[in-house]
Amino acid sequence: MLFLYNTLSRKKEMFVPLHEPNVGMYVCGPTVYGDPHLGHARPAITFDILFRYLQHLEYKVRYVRNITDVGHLENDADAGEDKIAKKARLDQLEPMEVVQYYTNRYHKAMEALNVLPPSIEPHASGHILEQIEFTQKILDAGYAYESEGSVYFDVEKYNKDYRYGKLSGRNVEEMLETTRELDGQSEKRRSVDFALWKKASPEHIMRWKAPWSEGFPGWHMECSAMGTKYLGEEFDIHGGGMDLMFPHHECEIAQSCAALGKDSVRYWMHNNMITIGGQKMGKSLGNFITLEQFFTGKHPLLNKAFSPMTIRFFILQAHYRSTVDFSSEALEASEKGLERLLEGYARLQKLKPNGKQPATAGVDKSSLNQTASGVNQVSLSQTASGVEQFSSGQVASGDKSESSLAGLRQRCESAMNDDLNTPIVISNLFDALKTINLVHDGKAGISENELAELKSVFKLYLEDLMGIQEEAAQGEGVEAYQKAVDLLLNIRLDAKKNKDWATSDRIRNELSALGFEIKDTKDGFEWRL
RNA sequence: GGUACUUUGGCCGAGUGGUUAGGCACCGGUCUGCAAAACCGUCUACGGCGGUUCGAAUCCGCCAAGUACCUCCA
Repeated sequence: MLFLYNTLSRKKEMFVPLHEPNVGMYVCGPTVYGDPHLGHARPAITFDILFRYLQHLEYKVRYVRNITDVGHLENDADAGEDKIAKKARLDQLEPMEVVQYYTNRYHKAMEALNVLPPSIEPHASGHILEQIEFTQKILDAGYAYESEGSVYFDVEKYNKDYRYGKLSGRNVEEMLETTRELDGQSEKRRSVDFALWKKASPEHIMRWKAPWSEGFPGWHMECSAMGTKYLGEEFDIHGGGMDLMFPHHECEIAQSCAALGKDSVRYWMHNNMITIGGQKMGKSLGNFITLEQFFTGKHPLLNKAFSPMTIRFFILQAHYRSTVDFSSEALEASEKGLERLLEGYARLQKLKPNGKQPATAGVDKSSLNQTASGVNQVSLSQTASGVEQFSSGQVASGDKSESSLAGLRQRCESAMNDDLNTPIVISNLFDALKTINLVHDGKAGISENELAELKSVFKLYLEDLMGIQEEAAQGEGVEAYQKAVDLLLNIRLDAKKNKDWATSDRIRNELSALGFEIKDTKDGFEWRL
């Protein structure tokens, strides 16, 4: 049973889809007027996990994540000017050129982070008609009014029939007292009213024809229009960053409810912010670090470059509803942990069952040492009897591994079911890693069944659900190159046997100089680039 | 000012009534021609004060510190 925290109720609720086995999920995507930064990675990864997990639970998921390329107003000197248009003028580019550029950049970063593409990725600019229609519906329902070519949502009237503020826990009366004076509010009846359609000023480049004026849709309209278009008037999950809770999602609820007479969304989910020195990382504070800067290490706050997988792992090590404080040190800690975990996972693939074989125990008493000749060496040849038995006297420690393995899958599953608690899943994998290493070192036994289960759980949770994978390039020639390195290191191994330290050290030193990390093990070697 | 939230060991970060979260670092050990790496083990904290309870990091109250939203923002 999957439980998800619903912002509406402030409680974890059992997830029951409206139309099983189908699940509709909408997540607020990026505004494409700047390079994607760490803050963009969090919702993308959070809801990627949910997307993957729902599919694992055998739901048929339609995942919609929008691209905002129109309509956000800026409240500064250029008040009322569209963000995209502003950036376009500065760069002397067509607005859609800017949109395309940053959309591509975003996609590239998401792919690097192993974030699966959504089922549908609608652009706001491609759904102007739908937004005009939606606005008309609200007008027809009587919850909006036209004023000087713009259309505003009548929050006060809406609040009499429904309740405005139920998501963020605000009430309109208080807001009327406390909201500040803003430019352009003279057109509005109340300061809390918000634009559904905005008339474009003469210098405004992005504009569309509508019954009320030539202009552009209000900032919250795209999600209402596109969400209901692709997922229906009612759908299961709507996600996004916590900073969107108010006003964006609150207004969205009001719009949809006003137009359709009912709530559209069952489960509202919000990921928390990434902080830097305890402060939110964001555009307005100018303290954000772009994903590219992470990947290249080119930022004053970074001691080094960090791989996309490290970023992903770092984010998954915190629960999605907690703030997570970024620092180079914290990332370095995650990086090391991830490395160890992935190395163990690679090791697991080479592991052979030993000891504690239920029925066919005691078949073959060959030594475990034969398998320990190096992780990168191919040693997967499974004999028909398959089982290599570990020497007696290790049976006791074998029981230890059993206890830590028992229920591993179940523990991971409960963690995921408990509002996607990926930190707990990870801690369980680290526990299992201990067993893997003990078996690898010949200090514990593992049966064939246990081994298969272990491999299966790691594959499922680490790779399929959390989307963590080796970053090593997969391509033609890679295998040949790996074998070449193995060959060199085997020559070194021979040299060592002959106590030819000169040759041995030369191979190691020169490979190290090329960037290889050589690890001598008891019976062979491991290496990585 | 309003609303909501947070405060966990050297650092990051789970955990909502009773057993060791986990990671990183440190320290100890194993392995080793040397070196590195790897592996194993150790380190038992919960902002302060009071209350409820047989028992609280976990529930309640007060205090302190901090953050977010109220304006574009993931």
